[in-house]
Amino acid sequence: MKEDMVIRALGALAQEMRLHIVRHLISKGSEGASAGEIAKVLNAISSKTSFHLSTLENAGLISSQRQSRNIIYRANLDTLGGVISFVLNDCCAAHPDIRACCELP
Amino acid sequence: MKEDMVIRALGALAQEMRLHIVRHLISKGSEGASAGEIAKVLNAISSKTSFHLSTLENAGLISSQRQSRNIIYRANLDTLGGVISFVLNDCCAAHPDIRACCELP
DNA sequence: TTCATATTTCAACCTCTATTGAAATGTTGA
DNA sequence: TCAACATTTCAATAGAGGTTGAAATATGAA
Repeated sequence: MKEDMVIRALGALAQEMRLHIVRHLISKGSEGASAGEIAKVLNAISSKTSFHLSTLENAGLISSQRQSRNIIYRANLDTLGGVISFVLNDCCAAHPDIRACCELP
Repeated sequence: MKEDMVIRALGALAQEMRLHIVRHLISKGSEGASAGEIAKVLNAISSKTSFHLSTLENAGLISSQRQSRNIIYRANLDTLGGVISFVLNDCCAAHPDIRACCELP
């Protein structure tokens, strides 16, 4: 993954509503969620939601697909994995102490 | 790790020079590097370097310690690990496919 | 003390980001 | 076709972030 893509993705994640959108979409899996559902769950107006969705999509973190009246969004697991891997393994040189922080109980 | 701290750290990492500073400081380990050395390595003027160093320090990603005339900066491994772990395990719900991208068990 | 070095702070400037409400676009069903 | 619904786009505004050069602060050495 290229550095400028990582930087754009990190910038996209560095915002409360967008982080919540990603978390919600991850939890929805391949089913995804419509813009309207996301707006309702996160208690936001439609234009705000649309703005943040397009920021995430431009960063490659989510994808969209129209389904009749709705537009369904899904998380891009490969991009998310690529970003995390870049920070952990490239930028942090896979430092053992940092990797240890990511252990699961 | 609290979400607003994660968001601040992600925002701090989402910038070319700051990402390079973190990478350099990780590579220097406990020895760290002075502001001047960092500026030289990254080919940047002092005020710009200082601005980005303080952004990283405010985000908790690095620490500073004066050593005679120089100020030595070091990466905070625990914060870096906490941020990566938050995105990976909390936000992404420790999704197996995403963990696999990072070659984590 | 005085000078040189290392670093930060400041002010000015410009660009980018976030939020809002209104208007426009696309889609379905009566 | 027309009305409703879902979503995006637009314009306006306010605020945050990045860069620069000059000035201020802190430290060590002659």
